Amino acid sequence: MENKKVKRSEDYSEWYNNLVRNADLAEHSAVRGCMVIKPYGYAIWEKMQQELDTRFKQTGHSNAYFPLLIPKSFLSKEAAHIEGFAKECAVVTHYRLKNDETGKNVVVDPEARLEEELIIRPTSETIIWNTYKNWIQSYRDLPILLNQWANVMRWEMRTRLFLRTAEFLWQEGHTAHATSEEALAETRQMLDVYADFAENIMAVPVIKGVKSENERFAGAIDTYCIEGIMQDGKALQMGTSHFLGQNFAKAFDVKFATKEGGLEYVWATSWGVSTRLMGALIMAHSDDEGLILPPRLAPIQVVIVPIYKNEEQLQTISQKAREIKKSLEAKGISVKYDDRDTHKPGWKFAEYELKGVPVRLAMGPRDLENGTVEMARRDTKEKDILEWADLPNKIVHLLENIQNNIYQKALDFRDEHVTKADSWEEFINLLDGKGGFISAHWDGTAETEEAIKEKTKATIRCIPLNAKEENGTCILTGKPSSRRVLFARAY
RNA sequence: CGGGGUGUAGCGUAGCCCGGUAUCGCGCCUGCUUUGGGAGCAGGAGGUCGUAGGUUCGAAUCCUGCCACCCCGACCA
Repeated sequence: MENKKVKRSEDYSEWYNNLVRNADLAEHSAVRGCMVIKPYGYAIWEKMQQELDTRFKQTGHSNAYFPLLIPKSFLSKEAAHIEGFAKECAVVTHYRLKNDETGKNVVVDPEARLEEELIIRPTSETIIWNTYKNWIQSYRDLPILLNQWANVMRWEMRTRLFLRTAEFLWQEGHTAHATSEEALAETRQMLDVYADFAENIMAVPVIKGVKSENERFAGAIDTYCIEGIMQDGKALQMGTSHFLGQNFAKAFDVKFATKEGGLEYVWATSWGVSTRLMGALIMAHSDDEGLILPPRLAPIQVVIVPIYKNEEQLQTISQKAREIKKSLEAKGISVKYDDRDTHKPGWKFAEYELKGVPVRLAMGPRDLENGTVEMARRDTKEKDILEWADLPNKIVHLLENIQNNIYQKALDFRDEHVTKADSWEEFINLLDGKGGFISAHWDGTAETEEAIKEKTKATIRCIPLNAKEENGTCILTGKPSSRRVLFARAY
């Protein structure tokens, strides 16, 4: 386990890669650009799934599942959609293999070519709207509020564990509505769900906003997003919620009979978050010692490590430790008692710090005598001696405290990294200096955004929903602008 | 797909220029001593040197093709 240690401040990418590997979260697979999510990483993802799923159900959604493969013709029905995804699609062309002449190698059987190629879904709007066509005839069939947990594939040029892999896991919600207002309300509602999840569960503060035309989802009228900031000052898009208007209904000819007897196209939304959130979680909180997990997502919230010199000591300590474990579990806390004799306490301490376990309790002969445990919290690295009395309540409060502290720390960092710029020079200096979000005026044209991207690699992350009306002049062109937008270099 | 770099044991590496069957650390196994912050000593196992060819008496080393990964671009949740 002695791996090359790279500090966060020295090389952020390498620090990130090492952390993902050393904390046992994920690794590259044999398949180009694809990732193996290891049990510990997957356990965190499962916690995320549970929290999200609960929120989806609370807002009236159900889960369903649609096929992995999409006929090529479906994808091309919506012009902007195919335009956006065509360059990164994996295509299935054959359905059979056979042995070659030597009998040693397996080759694609040229006889088994598909009449129509199938696309491995990069997203499921097309296959779902093709299905919705059959489901919707009347206003009585609406709304349809579905979510799908699935994998998708986008053949990315450059990949990065969790942040951008060729195949990734996500959820995609796809809803159908009778009115524009209802669909728009759904879009905004799900954005709020994402923001709530990011801030209260992941402890990552986000800015809610709407995307500029350039950054909009292929096929959407409007793309809403939550944007987070990472510790290296780069922005990360953490989730999107799209108002699709009637684009997909028109592409797939999905009409419904209105109450008044008319025939209208259905209104649509789609929204998704992916395993990219794992990347956000890692980059927003972790330090040189490893991962820092917010208690609400930690698969293990409390670990108890015994310290002992001989078997008898271990026996006595274990008895008390198991008692404590039980009492904590009764409060809904997930506890691991690590009495493995194969590793020493110091090794375990380092290991659980690397894995981001929020609270560590160490118990040795001294504690047994005094009726105490040594508590060490991961977020601040502070240690304290706690008496056994009322321990479960103390830990409950401690975990809440850690959750809040992690969030507050990330919030302070975020707030420090949203800076106004009123001149091009200021803008450049901020980008190359402290990074983060730069709040600046923009003339509203795609050309200007493109030009800024060209010059600086910074893009408009979003137009914040809470942006105030304010007259100013575009940072690049000097043309008039009515509100500030957020620029940043992003993942 | 363009530019640069790297591939040697589970991980990290030396050796490559100047050809002679692979170095060191961590990890792993065994034993003893240890256990309040990644233990010490002794012994041991583990390698088609990314891959396919070529040059050579002989290739980790030289040459060519291919593959993979990393970094920088383009692309992107």
